[in-house]
Amino acid sequence: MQVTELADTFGVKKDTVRYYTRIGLLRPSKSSNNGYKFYATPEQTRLRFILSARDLGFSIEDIKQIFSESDEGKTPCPTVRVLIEQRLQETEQRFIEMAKLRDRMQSAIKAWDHMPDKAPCSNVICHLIEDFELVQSDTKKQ
Amino acid sequence: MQVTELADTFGVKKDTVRYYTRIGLLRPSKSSNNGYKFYATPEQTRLRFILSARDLGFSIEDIKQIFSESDEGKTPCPTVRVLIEQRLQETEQRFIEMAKLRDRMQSAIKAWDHMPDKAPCSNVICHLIEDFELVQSDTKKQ
DNA sequence: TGTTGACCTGTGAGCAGCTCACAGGTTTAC
DNA sequence: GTAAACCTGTGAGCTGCTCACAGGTCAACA
Repeated sequence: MQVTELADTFGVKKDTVRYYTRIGLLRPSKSSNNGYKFYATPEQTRLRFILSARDLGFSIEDIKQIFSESDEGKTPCPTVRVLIEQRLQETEQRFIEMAKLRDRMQSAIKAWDHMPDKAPCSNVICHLIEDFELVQSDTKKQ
Repeated sequence: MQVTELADTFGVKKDTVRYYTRIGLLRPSKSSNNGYKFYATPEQTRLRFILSARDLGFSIEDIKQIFSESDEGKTPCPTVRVLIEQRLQETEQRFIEMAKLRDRMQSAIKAWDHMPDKAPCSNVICHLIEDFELVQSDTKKQ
């Protein structure tokens, strides 16, 4: 199997497979006649694993670490358990931040509904944005 | 004001100010004696604006567009209203994705609680991850 | 046998939004 | 005069791809 077939099999882009190869997550052999990269069964297993791990929020670096342990024959499970806890915390943090951002955006849109457009002046660029920020910080103070 | 003072005033890193300068969002004059960049009042207004807009989810490119309109004396408000709707949609999309990811991670952790560690073998790298993926896709089928 | 054209390859560079590293200039204290 | 502290701008790096592109390969057809 070369890159295109592998990519199609797993529903990813060729460039993604090439990227994983470039950074060493996949290690295809080289076809002897044309030098093209050849992905045999173990590499297909690895790619499937990469995609599963990615879906669970593991980073590329995490996956590298998992591979390096399993390549040595060690069980990567304890590492996996630790890593996912970390990634979950980060995800929850970002989730909360994103919820806050969404709320800010929504209340800005609502507030702007009753506000006119204004031309910029020397110390105001867009009063919508600048006034909203004031309202926000006032709200926080209370 | 030079970069350090400006950064401290607004509670951002020097490198962030430098970055905004580098990409043309800030346009300090050059001090004549030592060539250091000098940020006068208008640049302070701009930085404050950048930070407010950033807090509302506008991208750097959005802010550039807003500046280019206000620099021409036009009101950027209509653009701002359009842009924030787009950014809100994107944010909601990412918010939903992140919620799904969080749920997947949480249910993986829960499922793994009752599963042992296993050594890797030729076609299994980490059974926790690979088995969980199977469970997931089974669930979807139903 | 030659040639056209489709397809395939690897690699360099680019994306957002910073952040870091670093060589070298400036300033202050002694 | 000089040493140390601090400041500067700029190049490069980060994540996880994605795109662009020059050039190699191969099947089909004349």
